[in-house]
Amino acid sequence: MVAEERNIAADVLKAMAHPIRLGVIEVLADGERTVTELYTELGCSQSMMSQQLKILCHQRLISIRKEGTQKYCGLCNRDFLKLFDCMHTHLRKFLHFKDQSACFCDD
Amino acid sequence: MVAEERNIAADVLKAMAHPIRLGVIEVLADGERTVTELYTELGCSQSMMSQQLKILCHQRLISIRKEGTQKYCGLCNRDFLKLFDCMHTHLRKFLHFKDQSACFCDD
DNA sequence: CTCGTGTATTATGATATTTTTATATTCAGC
DNA sequence: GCTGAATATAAAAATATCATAATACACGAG
Repeated sequence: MVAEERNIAADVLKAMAHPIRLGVIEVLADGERTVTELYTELGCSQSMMSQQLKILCHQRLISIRKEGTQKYCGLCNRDFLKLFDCMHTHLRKFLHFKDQSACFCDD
Repeated sequence: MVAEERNIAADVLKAMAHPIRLGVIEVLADGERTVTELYTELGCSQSMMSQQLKILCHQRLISIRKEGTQKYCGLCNRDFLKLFDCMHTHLRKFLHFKDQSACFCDD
């Protein structure tokens, strides 16, 4: 990966690196959802959700399709769902390390 | 994933979501490196690298081993290297979409 | 046309991240 | 004990992100 690609990749990752946005991706893995369904299910305000969806859309992580007065959101790239598996494993290890301070971080 | 896990996962992703930190992970995929080797290879200041390494270490993405006056960094979790494959594919698609504005984002 | 529902935008303050500069620490070799 | 190389920390300014509140827009039903 060259430097310029790393800049773009960092932006894509940054778009995922937020609890609500991760939640959106996770929920959409199960299939399309309305904006209202998303903010209801994830427990945030409508405004908040609208802004987060825009960020995800910008990085082409989700696509948005208009149908009448509503918008349906879906995943653009199911490939990234692998990340949740990695993350689950990592969280187990991470919490494990945290307990035992088995890592050479000084805190 | 429950809400609390998503908070932690977001922090881990945030730690990866930076050009230099992505670079570090990519370089370390090839094997251990000294701090000096890292900031030389990635073209940033020593201070910058030290701070970025701390962030990666905090999230247990890398481990740091002291040997004399130097420190050797290595990957904690090669599992996340999958991410680079996903990302490569995504960048191809992303740039493609960008050209054709084939996504329903309104900008 | 107007009303209600679904969604987007804007503004704002609080907080966090980024980057640089300067200084400190640590340790091996002499 | 000094010196120099490797690394860490602190402080500060610029910028970005987060979250909320208020308002605007779009559109179908009646």
